[in-house]
Amino acid sequence: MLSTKPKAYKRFSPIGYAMQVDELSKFGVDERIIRKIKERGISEFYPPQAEALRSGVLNGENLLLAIPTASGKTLVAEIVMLHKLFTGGGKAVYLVPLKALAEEKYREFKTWEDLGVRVAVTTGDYDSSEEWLGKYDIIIATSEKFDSLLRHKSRWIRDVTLIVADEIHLLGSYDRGATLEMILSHMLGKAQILGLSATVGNAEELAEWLNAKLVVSDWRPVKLRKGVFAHGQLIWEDGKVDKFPPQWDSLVIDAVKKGKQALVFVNTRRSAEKEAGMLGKKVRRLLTKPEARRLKELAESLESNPTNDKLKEVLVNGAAFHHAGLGRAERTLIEDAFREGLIKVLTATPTLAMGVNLPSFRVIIRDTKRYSTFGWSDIPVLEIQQMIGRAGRPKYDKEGEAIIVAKTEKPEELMEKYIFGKPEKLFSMLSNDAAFRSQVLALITNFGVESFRELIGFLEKTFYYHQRKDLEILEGKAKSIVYFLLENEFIDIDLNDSFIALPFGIRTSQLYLDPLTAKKFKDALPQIEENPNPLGIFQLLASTPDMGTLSIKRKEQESYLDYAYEMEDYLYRSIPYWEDYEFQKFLSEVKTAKLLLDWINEVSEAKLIEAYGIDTGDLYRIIELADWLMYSLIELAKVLNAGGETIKYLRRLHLRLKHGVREELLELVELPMIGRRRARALYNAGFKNVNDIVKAKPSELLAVEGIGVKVLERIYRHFGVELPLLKNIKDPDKPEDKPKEKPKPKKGTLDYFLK
DNA sequence: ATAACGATTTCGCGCCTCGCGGAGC
DNA sequence: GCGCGAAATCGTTAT
Repeated sequence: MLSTKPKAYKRFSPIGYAMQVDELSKFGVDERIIRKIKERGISEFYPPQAEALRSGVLNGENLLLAIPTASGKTLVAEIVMLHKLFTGGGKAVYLVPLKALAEEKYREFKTWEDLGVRVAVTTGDYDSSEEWLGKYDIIIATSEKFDSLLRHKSRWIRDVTLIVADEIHLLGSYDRGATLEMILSHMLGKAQILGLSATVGNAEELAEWLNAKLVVSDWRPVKLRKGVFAHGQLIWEDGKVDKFPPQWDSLVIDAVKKGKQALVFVNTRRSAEKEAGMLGKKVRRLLTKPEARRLKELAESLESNPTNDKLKEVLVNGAAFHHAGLGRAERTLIEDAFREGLIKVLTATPTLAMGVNLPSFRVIIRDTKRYSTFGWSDIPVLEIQQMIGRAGRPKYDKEGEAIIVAKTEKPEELMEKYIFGKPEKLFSMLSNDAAFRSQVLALITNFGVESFRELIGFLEKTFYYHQRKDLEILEGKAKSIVYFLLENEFIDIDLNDSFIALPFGIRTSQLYLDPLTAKKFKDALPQIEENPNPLGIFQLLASTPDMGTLSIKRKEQESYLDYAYEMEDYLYRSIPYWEDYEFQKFLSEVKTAKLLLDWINEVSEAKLIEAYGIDTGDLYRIIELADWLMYSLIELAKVLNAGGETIKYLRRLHLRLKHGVREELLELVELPMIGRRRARALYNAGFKNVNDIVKAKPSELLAVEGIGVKVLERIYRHFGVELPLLKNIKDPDKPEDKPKEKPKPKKGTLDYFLK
């Protein structure tokens, strides 16, 4: 087969490797592409970029590019994609791990549309039929979305000639790595693969698996100084020492005094908020008048809710915090304001390091330990180095600084481990049973794998097998999962030992559900039919592995247990005993269920946040998840031949869950710009259905709380009527006034829920 | 002597995050 | 593994 051994360019000296953009023509790259790059003001490539472009990737060879963030991986990918499209046609797929990143890349790649290249983004947030995507040349997708598209056997998949896997090292992430690994296993040999990675311990091994050339470098466009701070001493990697006041916050003040910014990584949300408050107070007086004014404007533009109020308070001081409790709108607002230089200090949980590109002159790592499922552990070197990599803003700073704060740790050890140390090796996460289960199911139900032998044959293509080379373990694992699938009627087997995909299994896989979730749904279905009720259903949703669990506080336990007993008749399971290992989990499921129940009974956001001890972002996420699972439950119920009445009941409940309303508002809430709040206001003002609204005078509607001219305009447009200048309205009952398509608010914004 | 209240010490609790679906007359 | 708030203990003062 392919005999070319992958070659590693490990040590490379930048000197002599420079490459002019013009030289691309030597590789057959189209003039238009070259011109476009030069228009961006780029005339020469960075050394690692040159190295990558020379590696053979432009001739269609696979490449693994392991270089630091912001050293120009994206540009390489862009050139390779464009070149491929210009010479070979087909489609390029760009895989990202985060929705936010998908959007970021979309904005970047859109500039190529001048050359007639069509760019599309598809994530769970965007509706996107396969046909629609077929029209595009570059498709940006999250790994999960692409995996899902593969399972749906989208037509255009066979046109894909290039896969770019951004952040390919996430293949080693516990819960999501397997997805990426399987996508690559599917596409290996069918499309060219370009992997973009952070530096990892075993890049060679990964490249070997991908049959790819390997380019590794630690070259950066901005110089980077690394150091450790311990009690007033800032010890640089070269041994030099700077004196500071004893507290680490002096590093932040110092940066801001120099007219720069600081990014501080901490390990809890609470710390992020606390430190932002503390730092804000010290940084406030260094702001210029116009800055202070702009910040105030920004803060005022934020909607008021318990989480945002905390944010507003620090924002006016030129500080901010960034964590998953924030809504998405708030997060991007902060990111933009930091990029603009308006926010001087940003404190963040480690999420930020793997997310959008947000560089800062100085990066301070306050914590190197974190709480995870297995208790406390050191944050992996890989992750810390990603944080470190955020130091230095390419266009603004000559040099970036990354400083790890030592508290109880010995400074030398931190230095050794995180600054000079090698990042961890990547391990295949098909070893994670949950991931493996779902992938094996997909292979059988969606990818036409017909026998056990064939299954093993495919699995031999994975990184898992490449890495372990242990057929026995692989077969053992596969066997136990096949049994599970057989036992629960996801699949069947005929007399010749051929697999038969059953509808239940097929749908489960297409819905992208964990088979365990599907099993739970299936088992509970008879009880739902017998006694349909929101609480029971919500508890069921909350008990699935696909729904993250809400943490429960010690002090809350008793009251939720009482609640569970009170509601025992509504639940589809018995209440476990205190000694049961699942007791804790059960209570947190009850808590989640109760939250959802409150939500559909129109309890205000602020009250929910307060009562359940969560942030806005959490609320939003829980509801989104429940919404998705509810939909999946309905789909599976259909496959399992549930009664028509049950399906109808579930559908209404799904709508209520989606919008957070009681029954009576379901009609109103379908209108654009009308969410739970405005719908309630309208209803209480006597406008109880669409007809009432249509008949009402605009002035009457404007008198309702929360209904302004803009909203009204939008509603009238929905009916195909211009807002009459508060005079006469067209007869609304004419059917042609109703437009075909219902415009929806963009999912993923806060407005989606508050409308 | 002791209630009352403020200051200081001890105790135990809670801690990080991301993605997945998709219907029209 | 550690910060934080609550609870517990200690300390001071007023009556």
